[in-house]
Amino acid sequence: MTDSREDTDQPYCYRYPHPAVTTDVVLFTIRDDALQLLLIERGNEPFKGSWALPGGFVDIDEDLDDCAARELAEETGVENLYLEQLGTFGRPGRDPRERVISVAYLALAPEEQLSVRAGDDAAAAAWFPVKALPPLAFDHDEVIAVAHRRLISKLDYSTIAFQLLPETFTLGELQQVYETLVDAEIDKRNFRKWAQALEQIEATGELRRRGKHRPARVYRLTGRDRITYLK
Amino acid sequence: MTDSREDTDQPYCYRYPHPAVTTDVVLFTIRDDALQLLLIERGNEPFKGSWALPGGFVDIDEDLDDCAARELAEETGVENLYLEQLGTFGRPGRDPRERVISVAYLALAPEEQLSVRAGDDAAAAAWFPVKALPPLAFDHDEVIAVAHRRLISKLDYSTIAFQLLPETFTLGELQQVYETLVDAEIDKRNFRKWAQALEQIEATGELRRRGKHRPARVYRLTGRDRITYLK
DNA sequence: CCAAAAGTGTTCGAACTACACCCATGG
DNA sequence: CCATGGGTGTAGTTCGAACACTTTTGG
Repeated sequence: MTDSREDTDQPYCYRYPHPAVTTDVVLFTIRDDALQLLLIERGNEPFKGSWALPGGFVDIDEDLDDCAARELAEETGVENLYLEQLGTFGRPGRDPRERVISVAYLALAPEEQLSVRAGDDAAAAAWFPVKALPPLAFDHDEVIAVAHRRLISKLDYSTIAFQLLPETFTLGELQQVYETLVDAEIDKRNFRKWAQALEQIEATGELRRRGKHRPARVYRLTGRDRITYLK
Repeated sequence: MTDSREDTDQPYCYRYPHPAVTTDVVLFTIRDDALQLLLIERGNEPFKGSWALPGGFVDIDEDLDDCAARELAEETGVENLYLEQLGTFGRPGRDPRERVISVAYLALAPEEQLSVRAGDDAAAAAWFPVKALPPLAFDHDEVIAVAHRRLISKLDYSTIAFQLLPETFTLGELQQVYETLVDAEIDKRNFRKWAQALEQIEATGELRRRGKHRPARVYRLTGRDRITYLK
């Protein structure tokens, strides 16, 4: 990698060795009442044919957040989703090609806003339930584990879960999201009391009729903030 | 930076431009009943003469955590302190020399264990109260702000503050640490009740006599864990 | 009229807050 | 003996957990 000064393919030279830097994105959504995340099938070596997180190299003049958003847009066709930096993974040897340091991001979006299509260097893109992941390239299993823990623990003290819902939603839908995330049933009355006490949602006044039962009130988030921290 | 292929000073060449990667460490301690952090005076350009976080470039085969620990050991002469990854700062232009992406760490240690001496490329190393920081190099003011927020918010749901105390301590000392961190007085009885209920500390059986008053019971942490998360 | 989700209050225990006095020591 | 920090309990309030029935609609 570093012994090819004569090779005009490698015109970027430094006094000391430099690692490559990538961003990888763990994009969660809820599909079929299960927490799922987006993976791409690698079209190139290393790990060709394995599944991996969407991501790629940071352009030399590109901010890290922008890189994550760009890579995601290239993979999912979606912009303007929730994105937060998760942590940086840089164990030597995690990429067999060269030293690669990866800044991981946690992303959330409602299923409705996602239209996934395979990008250039991906053979395929697909959703997998967090509970049934395929073998993964690099250390992406570790990255996903950290992302999942972070998401779950943020439920307790933030409104992060609202990022998994579209702009308007019913309290039933909200509860389903929480139940999926914590993988347990929640008492309906307590949940609704809690949700209203947040002072983060307001009724739109509309009703949503879906199926043969009483219509539900429709809510939206009050603030423009992506997420707010509680108490 | 990248146009010097003929220069044997720059023997490390790549197909695409690579950023440099550093670690920077925000090391907090409590001195004189104030939360203070370690800064070094830069001996070289850029920002020569300004104060900056201790840190430096990641060796090409070095893990990120190891790099942070090494840089810190070089500056403070202390090993085995609490270190957690804080976040990665990579805005283009944050370093005027070249693209530098910095993985920031939060470190904590009791004053007793620190013997700070200026390292090689630092003109001086010194402690500054968080409330009275000098002008800082790069985006280090931002990094410190993030570190401080993280420390304060972790007080609520972890035992991170114990990392600011030596192995044995009295409840009075523990309370002083918390009062310094939250910058407020805490009710003594409630605090002690809370501390005991944690089930994280045990009396050593010894008494500590300091000054003209009743001796205090000495405690230590029960677990070997650095920090535990509460509830 | 039946199935299905929407909607709604009360009671109990646990956890947190506020608050004041005696104790042991050094000087 | 006095100044200083060490050490202790109780009452009131707030917050979360458990728990069952009526309402409205579509078919």
